[in-house]
Amino acid sequence: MVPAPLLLVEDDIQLAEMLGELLTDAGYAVDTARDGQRGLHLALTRTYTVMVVDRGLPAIEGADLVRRLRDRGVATPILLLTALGTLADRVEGLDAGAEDYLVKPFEVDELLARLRALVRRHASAAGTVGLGDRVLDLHSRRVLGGGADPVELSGRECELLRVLAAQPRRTFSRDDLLARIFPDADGTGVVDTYVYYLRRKLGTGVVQTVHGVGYRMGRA
Amino acid sequence: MVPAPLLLVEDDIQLAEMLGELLTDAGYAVDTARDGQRGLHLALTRTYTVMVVDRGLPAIEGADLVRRLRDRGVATPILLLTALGTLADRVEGLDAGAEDYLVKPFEVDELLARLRALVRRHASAAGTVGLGDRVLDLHSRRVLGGGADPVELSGRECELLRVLAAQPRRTFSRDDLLARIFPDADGTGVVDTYVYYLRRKLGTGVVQTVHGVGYRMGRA
DNA sequence: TGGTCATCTCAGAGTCTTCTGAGAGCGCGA
DNA sequence: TCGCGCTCTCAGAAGACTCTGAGATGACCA
Repeated sequence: MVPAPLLLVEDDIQLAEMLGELLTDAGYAVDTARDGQRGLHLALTRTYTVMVVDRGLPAIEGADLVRRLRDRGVATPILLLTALGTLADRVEGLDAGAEDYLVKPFEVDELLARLRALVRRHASAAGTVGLGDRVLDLHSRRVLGGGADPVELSGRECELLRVLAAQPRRTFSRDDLLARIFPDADGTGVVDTYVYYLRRKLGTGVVQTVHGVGYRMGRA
Repeated sequence: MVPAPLLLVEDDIQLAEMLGELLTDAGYAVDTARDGQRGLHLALTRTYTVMVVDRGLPAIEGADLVRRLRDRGVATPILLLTALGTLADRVEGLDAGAEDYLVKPFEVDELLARLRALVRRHASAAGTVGLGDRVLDLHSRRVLGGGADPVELSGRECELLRVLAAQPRRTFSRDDLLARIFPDADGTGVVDTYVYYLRRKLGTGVVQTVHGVGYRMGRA
């Protein structure tokens, strides 16, 4: 698993260091910005999986930073941190475009759980499906990552891979896959053919045969 | 604005009625299920924009309901309600696949703000683009809504519509569209042809000609 | 009004995608 | 080990998609 790039915007040096270390330990590749201006610049010039932003920032206030990013089309999920716990404050943060909100002081485990939820949700909603070390992008119908060139898939190939990857431990019968993906086909032969196409493009390991039963995702 | 369909899964009749009314007033089209089993069934057979699920449910526990839905590929954002406020409880709910989490008793305004955040975030990330009264779904390459049958688009048609719809007030020159969408084409004639295809499928109004300049989205 | 240029419409060639069917290869039980 | 059925591989037909090019139609200006 490649570490997810995370941007931390926090002006309190002590807190920033503590959080940075903690998040690095949790497997994120952390960039830290000490004020909103730098945070804005980093967020606009690099790509992050998720951002953690303190509300009480010098130069640009946290919720304002979120708004500016959203205005410029940055869709990266953002978790706001705040010392204030009032209702109006929470509502404002969320309406500015933040995905989530955590009131200080907070438990480390909760921060990590919320970040996990944010990342997972964003990936699934953004139209990508995890594939071990690679990723299936449903929009562009391509498989990315794994240190290789992107692989283009046709509509049916993409659909088959999506169904298998959505429940990676489940074995699907040919009839099941046929009903889901090839509604107009005549026999189950199409399924075999498309498994063959996927293996030809992505390597033999992507799809596993369960003899006499059907297919499932390969162990990547 | 069409009301967003919302599924409320809540066993406490009094709370269910109160929330149902409140959410209806807030502009949602609310379906209510009184236990997890019915919630599961409704969530699997209908399409909701967002779901509100109580954790303390008879038959199927709330977090378990979320897990089952996620296993079956339902990506609808879910907000969990709970009486428990413990850390482990919150972490479990989020890791089950819920998008958000609210501890009872909660403020109505906060619930509504969190729902707004959930819906907004999901729509923008889910790969759909607004088209006036219709919606372009980038993943299935279809145009939905407008009281008509879904219209299937080819890859290029979808791409052209996406580019135009992303900046609906801007007029794009043929050269610009050519460079963005038809990188291998020879002359700008392809652009005209695809505008023609879109109009044939979606009606003359979808794309507007700006004589001597190019094309832009039609006023829907 | 007439000329000119832009735009629309559409047929057809080339390519990609989808599905069928058939032979080769393999796994598993007798 | 043998035989049977399951699986893999792949060629090719049918159809969808993409792009070209050309004639018909329409917009704009003198």
